[in-house]
Amino acid sequence: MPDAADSAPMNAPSRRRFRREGEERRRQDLIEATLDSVAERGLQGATLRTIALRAGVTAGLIRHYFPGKEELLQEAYAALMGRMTEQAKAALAMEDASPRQRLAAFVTANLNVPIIDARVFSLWATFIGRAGADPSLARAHREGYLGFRNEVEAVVAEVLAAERREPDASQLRHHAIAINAIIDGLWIEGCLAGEMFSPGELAAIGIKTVEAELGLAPLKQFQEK
Amino acid sequence: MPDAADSAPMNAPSRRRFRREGEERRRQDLIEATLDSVAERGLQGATLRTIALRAGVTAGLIRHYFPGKEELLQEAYAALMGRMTEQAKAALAMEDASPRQRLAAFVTANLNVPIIDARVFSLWATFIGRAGADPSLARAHREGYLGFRNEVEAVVAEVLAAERREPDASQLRHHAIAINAIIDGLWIEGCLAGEMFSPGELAAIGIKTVEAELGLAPLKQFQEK
DNA sequence: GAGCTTGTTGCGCAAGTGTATAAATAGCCC
DNA sequence: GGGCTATTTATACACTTGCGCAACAAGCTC
Repeated sequence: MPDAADSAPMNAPSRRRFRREGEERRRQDLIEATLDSVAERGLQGATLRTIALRAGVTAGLIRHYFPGKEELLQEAYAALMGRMTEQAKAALAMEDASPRQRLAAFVTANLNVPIIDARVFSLWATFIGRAGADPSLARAHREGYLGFRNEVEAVVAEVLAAERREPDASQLRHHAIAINAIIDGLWIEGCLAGEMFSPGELAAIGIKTVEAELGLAPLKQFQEK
Repeated sequence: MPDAADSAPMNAPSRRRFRREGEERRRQDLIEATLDSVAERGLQGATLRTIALRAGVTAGLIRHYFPGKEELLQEAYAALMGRMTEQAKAALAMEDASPRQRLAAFVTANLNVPIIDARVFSLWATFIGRAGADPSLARAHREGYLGFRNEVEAVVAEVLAAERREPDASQLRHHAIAINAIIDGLWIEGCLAGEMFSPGELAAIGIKTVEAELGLAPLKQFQEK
């Protein structure tokens, strides 16, 4: 029925009701809707109309807050990266803990929810797949990666110092690269096929592997039961 | 000059010249053009016209070989996965070598060109990013991953047997998961930021880390100089 | 409440998309 | 060489896309 009059008294074209929101709130909602759309349908499925529908607004409004779709996607990716690295580093913030405990907590945090998450992985993969062609994406990744690796390297240095070992810079770098790879690799496995692993299994494997890499004797207290 | 007559005598609308190719050859070319397009511009940029242009044909021809774009993309992904796993497993085919040497060769092969490659990584990430929403992609990955991990587990079993150690099934599984993660993680680092590592450095780190995971004493012969 | 600002809608547009189909021609068979 | 067939081109079509723009109204100020 093309000429339908909605439930309102049939006179005016009856525009859609709306609420004015604060700028920051709207931008946040639009970015979140963008990430949802990309995670669910990929970059090709994330159209302005889809995003707007999800955010509860009409497509035209997006242009009021972002110069274009390109910029919206860039901001969404930046927000994603920021959240990921923030969560990851948060696990290192334990003040009163031995370096060894902080390292184990770091590994554990990175190999459990919410960091192990299919949606986040989907987003990461979708965006990172464009890094080869998009220099701004590549740079964003590089910075995030190096920041992450430097954190790892710092903790490793503390751990080894506590063991009275004195690795040189090259060894430290290699340890950081290897540990970073272990976490990344297990993270991917967990995100892609989480149900193949029992709860805590990936974290336990991660800790054991990291300890083997650093040549540490196992501690009982961090092994999952 | 909009009304250009090409080098031919100016009379006919002069259709584009073409050559008939064998079916297999055309399908192959179209799949390769598809992978190139996806790697360069992502799934959204891989339009039928772009793909056809790259393959040196017109867009309509694609429908003569594939039911639709969806099927073309699926076949392209299958071809990519097949190539990746084939290359990876090839390194294990050394007949006259110790298990330990084969494991090291496997790690080395997976952490050097052509497996370390920005284009392949871009393709992998782009497709795998859709795995969360596309069950057929998820299944294809799962199978590839398990096949890969089983190969790793088999070699690990041989290596440990040669050392007269007798791991149970659970330990074997954990070793395989960990080693798989190490290779995956280093692979990503190499693909995304290859120039941050000196040639052979990633392979050397990989071998050292794997040996540490398995509790093996280092061998000199596989350390890059 | 009147008036004003501006966040928000609704609609139109040109470009580009995948698909459908008719017309042409390359290359094999005789 | 002449026909035949099916590969290939070319064009059309319905639809979606990002973007531009004018009208509208939500909610503040007075």
